[in-house]
Amino acid sequence: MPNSDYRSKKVISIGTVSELTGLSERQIRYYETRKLIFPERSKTGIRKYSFLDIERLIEIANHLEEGVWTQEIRKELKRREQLNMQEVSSSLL
Amino acid sequence: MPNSDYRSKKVISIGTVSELTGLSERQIRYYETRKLIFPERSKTGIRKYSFLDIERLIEIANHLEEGVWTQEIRKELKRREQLNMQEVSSSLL
DNA sequence: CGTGTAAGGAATTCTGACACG
DNA sequence: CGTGTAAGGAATTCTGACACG
Repeated sequence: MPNSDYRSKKVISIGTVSELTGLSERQIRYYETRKLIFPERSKTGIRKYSFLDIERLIEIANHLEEGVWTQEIRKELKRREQLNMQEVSSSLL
Repeated sequence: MPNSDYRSKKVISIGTVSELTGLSERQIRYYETRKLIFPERSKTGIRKYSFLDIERLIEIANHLEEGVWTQEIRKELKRREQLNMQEVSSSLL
């Protein structure tokens, strides 16, 4: 029953994401060009985000406030994902 | 930690709900006038739905296909909510 | 580098109504 | 009763660019 996929289902448009995160649409779009966030697109090109994306955006905003560059944030997020991959594969053993 | 509120957070607009449920926007709006579903509104009047609303819409659609009237569906949904209320209050004792 | 803004166009959503039945 | 549709307007989103620094 794929039911708790709600967290990662991309269904929220950018205006709502802006409200939920407190970030401007400009910022949210920019972080995409910096490869920090990966929304889906509707057939007509409208960006769709998940709750997970929103959590991630809030983290990104926190890092930026501390003066961390998007480039560094990207590296850290990548590192973290690799750790998650390891956990998953080891839990499968 | 209000984290699993994702299911009931109203953030999805009607076009996406239509895709996810297979219902037409016309149908979704109509069920609102029949008091079967209660979206929130953005300041500018745009309807916002939750994943829970989507689950509910699918149920409604199933009932309608079976020939049940919206009036009956409304009664049943109300009954069910009252049962839930009872569970909640008794679990608090 | 990260973000604001004005610009013009395309896609989305809204309401009230006519239609069928 | 439940749903489709055309109508006109309002709100949303998109991209590329200029600006500051």
